[in-house]
Amino acid sequence: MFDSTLSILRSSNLNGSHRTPTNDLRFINDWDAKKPEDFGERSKSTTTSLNTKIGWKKKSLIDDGYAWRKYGQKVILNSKYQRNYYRCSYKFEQRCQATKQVQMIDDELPKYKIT
DNA sequence: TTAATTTGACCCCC
DNA sequence: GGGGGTCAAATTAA
Repeated sequence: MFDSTLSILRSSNLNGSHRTPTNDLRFINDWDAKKPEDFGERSKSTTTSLNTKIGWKKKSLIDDGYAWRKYGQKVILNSKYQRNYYRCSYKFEQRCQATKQVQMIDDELPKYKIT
């Protein structure tokens, strides 16, 4: 976490007051309780040994240096899971135009595609 | 009471 | 018309 903080600070210095994303994916934010259906789960059950073992209910994803705010969720054709849409929390304050898409593609691992 | 999330509506493009 | 991306009112969380 210390390294991660340094990494964020360094990237900020390179670019004035704007935060830039770090590609350091070693640190993971709070993977705390959140409704599993947010990620397109089919079954409502959260009591299966698989689900509790993995602990895959999550609110915030990988900390990439940005603060993301969810603004949409869609069912995607030919995909078991829904796609979640995020934009930068400071879209207006910091002119941050970035958006991000997160979609679970495998629940056994679990595995997500983040665009 | 403010900020974030949820979710149906809306828009654009093929 | 349907799929995917975004908006925004209602709802929920802090």
